[in-house]
Amino acid sequence: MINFNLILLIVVGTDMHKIKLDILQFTRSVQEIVSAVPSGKVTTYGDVAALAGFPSHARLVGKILGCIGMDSDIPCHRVVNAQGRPAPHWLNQADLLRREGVAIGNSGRVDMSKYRWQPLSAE
DNA sequence: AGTTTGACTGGAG
DNA sequence: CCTCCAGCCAAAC
Repeated sequence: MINFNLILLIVVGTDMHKIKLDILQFTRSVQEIVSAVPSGKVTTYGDVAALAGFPSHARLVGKILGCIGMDSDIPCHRVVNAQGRPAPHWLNQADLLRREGVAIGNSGRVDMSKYRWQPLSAE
């Protein structure tokens, strides 16, 4: 993931640390939320942002997930865009999802009405 | 300090 | 189906 901890260390003691702290917290929320998405379901950048308390920060979620990388414990591949499309430049994502039982037709889109994770009804 | 850049979104052609 | 666009907002130039 982004080394926000390092940034925090560098920035501690300055007037910047408040802002960086918020982003650190947002990052933690994102990790927590994405980790909660069960296998066989997907969520969207916008949903994650909203659950983290910042509905207008979908793009920031994308950036954070990209920095986390697919080699982490966090199942970033279960996050697709609101149209059900996997990330364009991440070829393995569709296969990872299919492996979990998420169907992706020749349209290249996930059927969101079927596979979208509903945290409220699920837990 | 101003501009560009996205793993975004929803709507309009 | 596609592309384009405005709105979005932190980060990176």
